Amino acid sequence: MLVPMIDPPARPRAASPAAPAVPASQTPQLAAFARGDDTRSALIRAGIDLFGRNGFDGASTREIARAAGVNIAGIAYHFGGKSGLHLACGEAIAGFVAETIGLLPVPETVVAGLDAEAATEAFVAAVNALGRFMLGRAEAESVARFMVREQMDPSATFAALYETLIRPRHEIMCRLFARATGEDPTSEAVIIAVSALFGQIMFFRVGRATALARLGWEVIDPPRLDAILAVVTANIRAAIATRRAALSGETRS
Amino acid sequence: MLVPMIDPPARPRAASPAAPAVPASQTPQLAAFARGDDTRSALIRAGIDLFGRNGFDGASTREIARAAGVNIAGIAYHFGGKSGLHLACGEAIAGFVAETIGLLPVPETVVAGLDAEAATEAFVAAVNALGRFMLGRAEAESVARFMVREQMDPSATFAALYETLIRPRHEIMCRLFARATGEDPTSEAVIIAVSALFGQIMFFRVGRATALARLGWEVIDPPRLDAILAVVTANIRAAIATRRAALSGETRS
DNA sequence: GTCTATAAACAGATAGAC
DNA sequence: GTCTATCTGTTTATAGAC
Repeated sequence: MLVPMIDPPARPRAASPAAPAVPASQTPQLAAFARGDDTRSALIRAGIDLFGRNGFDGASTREIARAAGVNIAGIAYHFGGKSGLHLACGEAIAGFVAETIGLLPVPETVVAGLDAEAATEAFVAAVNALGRFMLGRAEAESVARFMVREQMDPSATFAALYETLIRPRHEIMCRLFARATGEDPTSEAVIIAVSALFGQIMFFRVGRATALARLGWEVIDPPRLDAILAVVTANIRAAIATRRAALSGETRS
Repeated sequence: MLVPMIDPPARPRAASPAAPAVPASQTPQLAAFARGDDTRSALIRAGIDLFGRNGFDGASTREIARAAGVNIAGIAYHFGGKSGLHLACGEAIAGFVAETIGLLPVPETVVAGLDAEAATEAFVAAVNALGRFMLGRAEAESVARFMVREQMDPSATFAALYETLIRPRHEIMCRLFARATGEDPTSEAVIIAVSALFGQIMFFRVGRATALARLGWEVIDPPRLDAILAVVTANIRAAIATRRAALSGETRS
């Protein structure tokens, strides 16, 4: 039955009884963003992890400061308060993801120059890159958790994330998809289809507890990630091919 | 027992946090589960709403008791404490969803008697029913939020939800899908595919902020829900057809 | 069963020494 | 910039009246 249980008896809440031997500033999985070992960077790394894990209300400033190995008062000093730290975490994520996934900039003219097959390949490659980032990279796990939580319960931080990170990438995905199927990239159907196809990836992040339990897995290691992406890629190719065929049949009639 | 569910009159949000003139026990959208106007039921209704909205830590017992229109001490009296109320909310959800969506029981023998087309139709119908429940029904919005939150941060409550609700239904979906494509219903590929295809629905629940912003919508009303399900259904049919074709080609070679 | 009153622990923010 | 100490309000849980 393999039900992943983080904390069987009661919620951890007060968290670790003992002081962490290694401050978060030295954990390798977060070393790639918010670089530096100064107080500010350490707080952002710990904030992304704990805000993502426990939510804005569930993560206490004391907990974050302890994980970062710095003093609590540093949060007020560097960010003005808890909300300021949360916003700074969102901005750091936008920068980190932009650096890691790439994809941008892809000007309209470049997409327009692709034929349907090339656009399909570009779309598939983009979804795979996003999937490998969201599901595979250990240092991105906390980032993904933070972003999903902002999606479900948007704060002022979400607005910044949406404008600088989510919207530009979603628009490019829609342009590639529309080029592959021959549709209007701003049409409702294309935006819905791209969102739905991306949801396939998202399930293994948000519904990971269900996926792992059903598959009898404890983690998603590289070969398992390959298996997931193979299925998702096949579904995307099927959707695009079927959609293009239906559309060309429609215009022929 | 199947309870006739009247379609919800389109209505805004649940009780506002500040000074609710009407206690949650009288709001119609939650009246279908945790029936009764007693303290216990009112607390469960308010708990599902506020735990789902703010998380276990973010929802305070004071807030829940106020929304339920009952005294705070009733939580300790009826459920032993905050954790007990959380678990009771999960159990109430399992019962509610089971009554509403139906689908169970579908014995193995019934699935085995379906041909590929009938299995495809049954699978599509099941995903649509789930989608209409998760995205369309106003009284299920709080239920869906609660379940997604448990997925992301599983507690003891998740174990109960998984065993009594999620796993049985996921298994049936896998049997239907496998029957439609000619695969083994317990194979890794089938479990992954069913999970990924369901993720298409989940995106519009979890990533609703992104979806609404990209589509310029403020809510998902019935025609918009139809548009979403039409796209998702088309993707599912394409995936099944392509998969079945690939498999038969494989066995032929 | 439901209420008031309160206990004990925790939250975020800040003043001021260094 | 970083620290200690503390203020003020809120949290869950409980004791005891009715």
